[in-house]
Amino acid sequence: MNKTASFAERIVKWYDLNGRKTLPWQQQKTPYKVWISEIMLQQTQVATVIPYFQKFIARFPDVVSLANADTDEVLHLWTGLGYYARARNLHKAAIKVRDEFNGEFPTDFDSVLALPGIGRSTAGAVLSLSLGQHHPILDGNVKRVLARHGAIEGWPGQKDVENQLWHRTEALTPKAEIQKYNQAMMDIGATICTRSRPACDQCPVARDCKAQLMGRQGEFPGKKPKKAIPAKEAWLLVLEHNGEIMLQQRPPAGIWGGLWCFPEFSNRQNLQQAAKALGLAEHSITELPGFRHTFSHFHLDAQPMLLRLKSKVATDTLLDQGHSAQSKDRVMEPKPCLWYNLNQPSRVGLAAATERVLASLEPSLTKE
DNA sequence: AAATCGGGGCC
DNA sequence: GGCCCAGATTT
Repeated sequence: MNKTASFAERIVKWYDLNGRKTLPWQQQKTPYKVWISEIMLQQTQVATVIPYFQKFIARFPDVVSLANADTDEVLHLWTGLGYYARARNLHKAAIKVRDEFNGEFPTDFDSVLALPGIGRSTAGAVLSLSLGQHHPILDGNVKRVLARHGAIEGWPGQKDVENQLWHRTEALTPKAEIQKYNQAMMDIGATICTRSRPACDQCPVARDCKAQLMGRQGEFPGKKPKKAIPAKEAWLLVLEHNGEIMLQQRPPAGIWGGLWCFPEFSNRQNLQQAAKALGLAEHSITELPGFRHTFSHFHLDAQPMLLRLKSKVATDTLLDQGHSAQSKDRVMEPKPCLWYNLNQPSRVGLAAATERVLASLEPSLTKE
């Protein structure tokens, strides 16, 4: 009598026939390259990541070159990817590897787990995919496959639901062929067991998938409880002189941490006061097109205001009066500024919204 | 317009 | 240990 193929056997067989094997980070695999790709893939799909990955590896071919770089340049190569804290953690982790592990990416689980930006799933992915170590993984793709296959109710953000999913991935992950198995689980989640309209007819484990058998694929994994999010205004001062734009570096924590951005004010009055304080009261300010940028927990309604200068001014003390009032006792340190040349862009990190305003500026500045 | 994604950090 | 935070893309 034919023994039925196990879950893992069907997954691995699927990998041999259909899995991805030619992605850039799958060539001459090293923990370093797999680590970079896993961090990028946490927030972005494969097709988008590929060019970012190639530029990143070309500039930082190994962990020591990354450690020795300026954070600004790391963020520059991250511009547009989002979640900039991850780029800063990547840089911190590289410095730790350089200083504490002699520049060799660690190969034991606890050391990898202790690096900033790496949790249990990413540590397991890096060591299993690059070195074949036996660790289960549980990224968003695997969560979806397992939640459907086991009809695990509830939102994975809840601790007990996440614990159930970890127990499932531990139980199903095979001793043999760990690289193929883990890669296949991520591939199946990304290409077959998709969030909407899963291709169950192509799935190697559809025949014992509880959600599929019930016709309830759309109900797993459970949805995050949603709540209304507030809107916040940001008035952006776009100071221009001779084709250069003044940018300030944002504080390391919070939104767009460490990125370079226009001075931001909470309302029109504060922006105008700041312009006045610089002795620019007589200059005319023009409204650029406003736009809404949505984050996970609030909307940002941004209104850029263009002020074209005849000569540069000292901008170190340019602050939002509303903000400086909050930190009344502290002496505000001057914020680092740079004049960003639209024709020869500095190699610094910019948020997508900043890039968008800068890009919209090009034509309007060329015509006097 | 809504959903998403893994880990850090704060209480 | 629970809750909040971060950003751009896809559907």
